Amino acid sequence: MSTMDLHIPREVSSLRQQVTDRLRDAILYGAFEPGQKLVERELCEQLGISRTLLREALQHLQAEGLIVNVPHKGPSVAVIDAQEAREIYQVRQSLEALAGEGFARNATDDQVRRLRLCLNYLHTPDAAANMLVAKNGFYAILLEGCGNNVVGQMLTQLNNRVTLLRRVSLAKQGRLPETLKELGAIVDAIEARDPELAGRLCAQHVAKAAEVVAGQFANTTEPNRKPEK
Amino acid sequence: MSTMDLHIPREVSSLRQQVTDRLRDAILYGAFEPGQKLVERELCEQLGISRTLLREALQHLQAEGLIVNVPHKGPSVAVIDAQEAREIYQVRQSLEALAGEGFARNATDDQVRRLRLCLNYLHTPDAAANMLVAKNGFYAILLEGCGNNVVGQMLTQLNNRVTLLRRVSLAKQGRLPETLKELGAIVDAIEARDPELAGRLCAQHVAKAAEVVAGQFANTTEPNRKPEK
DNA sequence: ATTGACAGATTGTATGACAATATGGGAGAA
DNA sequence: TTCTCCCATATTGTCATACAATCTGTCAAT
Repeated sequence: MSTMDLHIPREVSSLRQQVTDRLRDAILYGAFEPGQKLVERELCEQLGISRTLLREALQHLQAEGLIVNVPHKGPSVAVIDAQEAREIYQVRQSLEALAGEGFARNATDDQVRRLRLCLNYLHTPDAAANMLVAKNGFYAILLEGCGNNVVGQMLTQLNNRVTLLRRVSLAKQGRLPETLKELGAIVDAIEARDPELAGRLCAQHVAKAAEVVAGQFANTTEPNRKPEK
Repeated sequence: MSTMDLHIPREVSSLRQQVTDRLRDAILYGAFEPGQKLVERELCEQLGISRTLLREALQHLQAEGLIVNVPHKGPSVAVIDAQEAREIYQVRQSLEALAGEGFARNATDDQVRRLRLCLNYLHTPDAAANMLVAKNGFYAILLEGCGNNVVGQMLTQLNNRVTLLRRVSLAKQGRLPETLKELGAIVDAIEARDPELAGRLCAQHVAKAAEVVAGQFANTTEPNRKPEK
């Protein structure tokens, strides 16, 4: 490389950023149930920060669609219903096709290699333990190499929102072999540098996932769920 | 309609919401230049609110990608460079195709009628005066009727970000006749209830707009722009 | 002209305060 | 008993203030 990168990242600090990230993780990894009310005072104590800071972080997460806020009732974790899930998966289908296509077209050979390695790792029992994290690694490489950061941001947002449907990931466990086969086909198309095929396979992959989610919703129908007081 | 809507919207209040909206409009409609530094104290005075509230609003807009924040240097209006513009238009192309396709498939006859009316209005000299608002009306109907709110949210975000490139809209003025012709073709396809065609035409329309923007960027090349101190 | 240090300005975070609104519970009526 | 109304309490919405951390521009010294 011609010039060395001497940049020192200062963004590691910024307490607010840390708070936002922590809260986001807490929501995504299930520390709070969807629909659960978030009480400011409690969160302040748990995080050891002031209300000022907490409320700024909440605003950020609200803009990301992870929490909703009813005036004078307080924020609560967003709830994804069947309709919204359908819509999200439809959009994901378009965007992941775009990402896959872009990756096959623009990624460096090294990125393609790393994608293949990541896929191999997904086959190991080690990955099966925490599939969520492992699969996120795969997507991270895909989004990094697709040559379009914007699509990455959008997909990350959408992904976070579907992650709120955590019961879904359980259903995915049984589908793991198929999932891996589909991902394998995608990587094959990428290695062959066939953008059109890669994009189509990505779209199909998301479509399959959407079916599973839809089925899950059909089962989990709760005719008259009582809000716990 | 079977049931009357007695809902009284309380969201009209919420000072924070108003502040956020005002700031967003101010940024989008050009009260601030892209890249301009936003000084908290000044904004507080101009808006007549406390720093607490202002900073919450800024967090929200930051999450929307309209402002960026460098720690201890303060927030500033986001700047879109050529690369990012390309990426945004690429994503828009996919999503507007999705919206157009969905509209042709799912919109009510009344919504189709309103879309046609809006297009007719766009031909009047009255609309030419403030094309920005008029065109937003067209998109609002499209997004409302496409049966997918999520794609609406995503496109709104993207649209806001390209609006930061206001010089672009000037370039569009000369392209107005073509624009109207393209929109006309889209509405035709929708009235014919041909989702596949409508989607393709939407994608083409965005692609054309992207070309214009790209050309504009090529002209506006500023080899060594000095940051004004 | 360059370096260095200092003063002022701005942001980052915390605290306390008070008004507005929501919530739960009890007193009283049917 | 059950329902209704009202109130005490809790929580949110917003503000003012304070202080530490950091940036920025200036001015002196070399």
